[in-house]
Amino acid sequence: MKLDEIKNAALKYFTIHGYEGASLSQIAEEVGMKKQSIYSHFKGKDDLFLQVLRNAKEAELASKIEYFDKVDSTDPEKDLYGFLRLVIDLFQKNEQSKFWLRMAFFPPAHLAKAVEKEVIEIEMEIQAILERKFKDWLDAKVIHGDTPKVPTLAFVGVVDTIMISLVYDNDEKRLQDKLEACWTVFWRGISHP
Amino acid sequence: MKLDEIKNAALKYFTIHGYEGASLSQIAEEVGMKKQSIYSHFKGKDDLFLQVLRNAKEAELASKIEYFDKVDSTDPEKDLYGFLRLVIDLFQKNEQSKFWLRMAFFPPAHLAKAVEKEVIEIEMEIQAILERKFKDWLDAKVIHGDTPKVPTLAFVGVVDTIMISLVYDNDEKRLQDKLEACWTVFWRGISHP
DNA sequence: TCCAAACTAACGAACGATCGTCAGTTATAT
DNA sequence: ATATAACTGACGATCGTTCGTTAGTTTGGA
Repeated sequence: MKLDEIKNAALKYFTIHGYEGASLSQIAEEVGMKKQSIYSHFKGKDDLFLQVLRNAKEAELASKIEYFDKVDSTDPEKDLYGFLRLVIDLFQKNEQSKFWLRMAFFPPAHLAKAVEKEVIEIEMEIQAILERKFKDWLDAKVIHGDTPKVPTLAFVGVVDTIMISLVYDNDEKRLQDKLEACWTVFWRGISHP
Repeated sequence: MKLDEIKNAALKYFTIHGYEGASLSQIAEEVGMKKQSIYSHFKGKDDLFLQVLRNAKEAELASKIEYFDKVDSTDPEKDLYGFLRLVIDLFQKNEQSKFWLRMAFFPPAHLAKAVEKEVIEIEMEIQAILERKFKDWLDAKVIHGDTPKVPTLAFVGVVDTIMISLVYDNDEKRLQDKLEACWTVFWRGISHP
């Protein structure tokens, strides 16, 4: 479908150059048509951007929810580390993940409100899932602490760190080192009585 | 000085709209002159950008180095937590810090190489300082672990997390919660035998 | 089954606006 | 008078967008 080709090309250029730096003529050229033809499928640049954004959001959310659905949830060490690996995997082979990260941090100024709404929505949903898991693990005394909020936020922090490393530590070795270091310290911090 | 006013205005617009989204006419208008007048002080947009970038880098590096110079280095709990507070403080009252973060993550594509060079330089310098501190603390057995590299990278991770939170958790409360959570888990992870 | 109508997707041409940049000129201050 | 800094004016390029048109496809009624 030509419509999806346009979205994919837009995704690519938005990710590389940002909203302002990506031009419709470049995007159109990528799919072998003129920029005017984009208007047969989208109302304009903003519309194209927001549709790409929503697609990326859905993909991002779906794969993360799916992970926690299929996990047995009795072994936090395995499940949480597996989630970090999933994040890395998504980011490296999924164009949408990189796009999502960039726009979550630095959205086009005139669409900041709309983007922020989507970002908060997905962030809260993931956090709620994690918090339920941590509560169960705390109750089962397989990890230790006073409240599920602390390990949840700390783990979200580890995820953030990994994503940052994915953006600018182009060195694969350094990413692995950071992952191991953060994970080691985090796990000791929550598993110890 | 008009030259500094231009740099400050440029810093502001680069930070809000990114390199591509910031225009010389906006920047010039901010300081009350025409965009052509900028060429009396800078060779062009790239030159202006790179000068602003280097200023930001120096400010960023200087304040962090200064912190570790004036700290006594015998109490890691106080020193490290204090560093996190410094990062938050810098970010909130220093325009350059936000600019630096944005460009470190998403530099203008045609200047990516030049930006990356500066980013790696500062990153390595801070990391080297931290690693020496952690080595001393490990030797003094005030923290525990096998190698200084692990707590260093983990701490850098905490710093990254805080900066991310500074960018898009506009809620001050949420920032504080994340800081406390990350710090609590991190500190337990490295201080426990 | 056939023809006309409606719809779709792409096009060329052009719009006003803005972009970064350069050349030449004027004003200001030492 | 000399240098610096701001100006006016203009340059080609590109931006997002709109218009009217064309070709191809789908639809609906006779």
